[in-house]
Amino acid sequence: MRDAADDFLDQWAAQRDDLDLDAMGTIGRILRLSRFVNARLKEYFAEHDLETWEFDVIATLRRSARPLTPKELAESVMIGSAALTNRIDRLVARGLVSREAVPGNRRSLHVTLTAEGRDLVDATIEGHVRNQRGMLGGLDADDAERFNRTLRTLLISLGDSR
Amino acid sequence: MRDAADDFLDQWAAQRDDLDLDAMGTIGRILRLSRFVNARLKEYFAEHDLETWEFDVIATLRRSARPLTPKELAESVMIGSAALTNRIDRLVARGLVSREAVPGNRRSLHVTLTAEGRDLVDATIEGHVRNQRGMLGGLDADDAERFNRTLRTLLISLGDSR
DNA sequence: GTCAAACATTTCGACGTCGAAATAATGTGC
DNA sequence: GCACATTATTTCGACGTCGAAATGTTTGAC
Repeated sequence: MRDAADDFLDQWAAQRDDLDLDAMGTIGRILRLSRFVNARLKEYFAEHDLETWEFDVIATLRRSARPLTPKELAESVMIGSAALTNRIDRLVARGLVSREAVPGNRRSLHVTLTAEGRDLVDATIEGHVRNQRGMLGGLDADDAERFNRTLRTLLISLGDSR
Repeated sequence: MRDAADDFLDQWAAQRDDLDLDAMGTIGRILRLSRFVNARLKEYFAEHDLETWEFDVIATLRRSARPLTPKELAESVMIGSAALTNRIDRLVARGLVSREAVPGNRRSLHVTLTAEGRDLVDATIEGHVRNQRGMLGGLDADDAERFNRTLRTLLISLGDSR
């Protein structure tokens, strides 16, 4: 069976038979796949009156047990500091997080989950995981594991280490 | 070696040992990988005074040999019609594409590459492909092919058929 | 032929992100 | 202790996308 990238590659082949279509296909598929995945995430969270970015932030706080600074949060979710200020404003307005002073360092602050925020993560995380598993449903255990390992290899080679 | 998702998963495991971390890790990696890939694309095109979205549109026209309507273009690049109108406006202003009437159908139109637009694609495509190949440099031929096939499988199961 | 439904494109207002500048607090060298 | 570079957060203006509404065009039923 064929996906949209196969058509895409055929067209290039007809116009320019000198290009490395394999790499082009793989990169194209990674980007396309991320759009589909994001769409499915958005769909799921919408059922719970959440934006993906909202879950992204509160789930990051939930899993890290301790309060995080805006800087740490911004790095975790891969956005700029300006965007994060905006996100926190909105989450505070919804009562899901609060800004708290950090003792002994007045230029930073702690973003902490409220009880409501924590409950919301815990109420949606199982469904979220089911949704994620559903997206990978087409893969058998072996393929899934190999795929996962290759993703890690690529991420590390692109600088996503720690 | 570990990537950022490994840390991410350890944190979840410490908070909630009842979740399917495998699916979570894979989906998380797909999304993270797409951010890194986009960043590398942006970097490359910036060297040629191009935005990624500009290349995206003109390359779509280049590979499809015939002029496309805005509707076809929007579907190809996965954006809404409103965003596409905006993109075409800017590309017309840069002299890379033009809007032309389609004979016998006044409610549609053809977006066509100018000679300048076509030359620009042809001048940058080889470097673009090299850049893409570079991002996959860490994979041996076997892994690369398996990875590519798995991507196709996932895309098809998520509805990216034709 | 006329009217209504379907279609393609553009316009509009709102939203979220970005990079750069502004503000405020901390750390360092002397 | 005093300047000065550094760090953390917020503010600002610009940009690109979105969904919905508006505009203009075609198709089809009658």
